Amino acid sequence: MQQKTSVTIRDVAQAAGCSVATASRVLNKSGPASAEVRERVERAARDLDFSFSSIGRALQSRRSMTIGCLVPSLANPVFAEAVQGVQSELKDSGYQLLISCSNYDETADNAAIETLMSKDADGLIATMVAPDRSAALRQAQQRGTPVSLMFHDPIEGFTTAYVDNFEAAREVARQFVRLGHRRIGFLALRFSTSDRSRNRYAGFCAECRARGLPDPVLIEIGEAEASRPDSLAAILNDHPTLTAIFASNDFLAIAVHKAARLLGRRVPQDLSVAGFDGIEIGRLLEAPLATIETSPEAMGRQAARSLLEAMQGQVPIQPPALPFHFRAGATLAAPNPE
Amino acid sequence: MQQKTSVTIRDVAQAAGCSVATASRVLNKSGPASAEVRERVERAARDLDFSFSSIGRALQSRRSMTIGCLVPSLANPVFAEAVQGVQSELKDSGYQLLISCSNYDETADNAAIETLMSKDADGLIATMVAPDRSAALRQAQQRGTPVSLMFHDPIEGFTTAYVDNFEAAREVARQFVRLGHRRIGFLALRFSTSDRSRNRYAGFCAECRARGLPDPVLIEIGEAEASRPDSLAAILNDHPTLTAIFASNDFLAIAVHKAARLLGRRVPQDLSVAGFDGIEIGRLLEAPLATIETSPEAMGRQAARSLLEAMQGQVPIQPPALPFHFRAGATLAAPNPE
DNA sequence: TTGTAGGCGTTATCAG
DNA sequence: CTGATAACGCCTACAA
Repeated sequence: MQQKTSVTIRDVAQAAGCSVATASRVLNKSGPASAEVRERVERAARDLDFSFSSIGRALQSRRSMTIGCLVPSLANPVFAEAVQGVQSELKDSGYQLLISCSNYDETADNAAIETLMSKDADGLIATMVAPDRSAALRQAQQRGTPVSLMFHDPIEGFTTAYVDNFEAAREVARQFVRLGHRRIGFLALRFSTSDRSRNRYAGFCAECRARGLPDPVLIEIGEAEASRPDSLAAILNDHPTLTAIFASNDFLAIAVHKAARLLGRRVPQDLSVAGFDGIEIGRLLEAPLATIETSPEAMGRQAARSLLEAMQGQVPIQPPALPFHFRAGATLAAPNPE
Repeated sequence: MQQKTSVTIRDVAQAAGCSVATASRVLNKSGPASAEVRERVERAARDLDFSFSSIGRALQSRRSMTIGCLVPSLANPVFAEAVQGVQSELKDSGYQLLISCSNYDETADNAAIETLMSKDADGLIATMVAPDRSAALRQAQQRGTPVSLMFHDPIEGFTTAYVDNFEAAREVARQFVRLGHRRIGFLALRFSTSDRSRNRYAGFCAECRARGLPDPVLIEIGEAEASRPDSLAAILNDHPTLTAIFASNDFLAIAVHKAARLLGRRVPQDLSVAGFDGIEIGRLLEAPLATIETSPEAMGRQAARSLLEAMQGQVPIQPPALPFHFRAGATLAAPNPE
C-alpha cells in the first residue's frame, strides 16, 4: 500500500538500460540522445510513473523554485486578495508560493522572514510592520535574494507595489473640504504598526492644512473597539462636534456608520463617512460607501512581476504607484448647518 | 556584496576544527560531544551565522517539512480565513505552508495537487471542486501522504473539517417556514462546482418537503450576475412571487438585498433574505443580515490539527462537524399578507 | 568522544 | 552519443 520508496531517475535509467546521466538528458531534453534510447527512457519513465524530486533538483541547482510571501494576516481581505494576485501571476512561472502571516507583529515579521529564508526561498514578497528597519529583510537581500514589497511606499533598496496613500488621502480631504466640512476626524486601527495608516493620515493632514484647516483629529482604536459597535459608539461620542470621519479602511467605515446609527446620528446628514480600499460590499450597501478604490489584487500581481524580473537578473526598477480612484457614495454629503 | 555561497555545516566544522559529523551532532544535539568541542562548534556557527539548509535536510530525511494547501480562491474571505486558521495552527509546528488556488476549476485542482506533490509536500490540506473523484488526490494518499480536507462533507478515506451544510440549511428552512413563508427560493453561485452549495440546497429542500412544501426554486447565477446588482435584479424579477430567498453565501445575500432595493421591494417586508457563513460585516449593516454563522478559521485549524496528527502516524479519526449557529437578523420576517 | 564514508536525487563535467 | 563521477548539504551507521 504505502509506496514508501518513490521512483527516482536511477530506477528509470535501470529500467531503460542506460545510465542516469543519459536518462537525465533525455528527460530534461538537455543533451543528445539516440532516438532509440530516448524512446526507452521515456517509456520507462511513463511506466514507472516517474517524476522528478524537486528536492534533489533544488540541492543541485541551488534554486528551490519557491517564493516566500509574508503578509500581516489573511483574515484581512485586502491582503488575501493581494496574495491571490501574487498567486495568479506566479501560476505558470514554475514557482510555488510559501506563505506566512505575522499578525501585525514586528517580531513575528522578522522571524517569518528568517524562516522563509531558511526554507531557501528564491525570492521574497512581503508586507511588514516595518520593512525599513527589518534586519532580517536586509540580510535576505544581502544574501542575494530578490525582495519585493507590497503596500509600502518606496523604500531605498527595495522595489514595491503600492498605491500612493498620501495622495489618496489628500483626495479624500479635498472632497471633505469641498463639501464644507471643517471639523474632521481620522479613525485609525493599528496606527503604530501600519505605515499605510500613517501615510494616509499624513496626506489627510497635509491637504487640510493646505486648505487652512487644523489637523484632523486622530482617533486611534484597537481590535476590540473595531469589532464592537457599542464601544466604537462610545468613542464617537467623545467627539461630538465632528461632521466627517475618514476611516483608514472600509470595514472601519462601515463600523462607524453602524456606531453612528446606534447614537441616533444619521449618515450622511449628521455625520459623513469615507473609507479606504474599495471593497466590493461597500457598493452594495443601502448607503453605498464613499471610499478610495484600490486593487489589492493588482498590487500582488505587480509585486510578483517585479520579483520575477529581479530573479531573472534584470536590474530592479521601481514601477509607478498603482492607480486609485475616489468612489463617491451616499455616506458623504455637506454638513448639516446648525 | 553577493554572499553567493552560503555557509554550510562543512564551513562550521572547519572553523571549529572538527568533522562535519561532530558539528552535526552538536548543532542537532543528536549525539555526544565534549564540552570543549561543543563550545567551539557553537561559536563557529554563531560567528559564521550558520543556518541549516532545509533542502539538504529534506533530501536526507525524506521530509520537506512543508504542507501543501489548495483552496479555490483567496479572494473569497471564507477560504482566506480558513488558510489563516491553518497557518496559525501550523505556526509552531516547524511546517511551512505551500499554497495554491484553483479558481474553482477541476482541472486546475488536480494539476495543483500534482504540483504540490511534486514539491514533496509532507501533507495536503485541500478544498476542491470534486475531491471524491480526484485521481491526483487518491494518488497522493496512496503514496502515503496524509490528506485532510476542508469544507467538504466526510468522504470515504479522508478526514475533513466541515460544518454540516445539510443540517444548517434545514435550520434556515425551519426559520423560513416558521415565519410562514411558502414560496421560497435558493440562490446559488457556482452550484455545479460547489458541493457545499449543493448540500445546502439538499438540506433546504429536505426540510421544506418535511414541512409539506414543494422544493424551493433553485436559482443559479454566474459570477457576472453576482457582482452586478442590476443583473441580479432582473433575475429576481423572474421570480416575483417568492417571499423569501436563502442565498448560498452572505455576499450573495447582501447583493440580493441590494437588487431588491433596486426593484423597490423592501426587505424584509416584501422579501426576506438569509445568507450563509456569518461574515462580520453582516451584523454591521443597517439591516443586520440573518445568516448561518460558521467559523472558517476554526475549520482551517481543525484541518491542520487532523493533518498533523496523521503525520505523526496516528490513525486518522474523523472529528465531528464543527458547530454552526443561526444568527437572527433584520432581513428576515413574516411574509406580507397580500 | 570523534571521524570516515555512504547515500539521499539530481545535474554537469568530462572522458570515452 | 553515452557513461562514470563528482558535487550539492546533510545525517547516520560504523569504526576508531
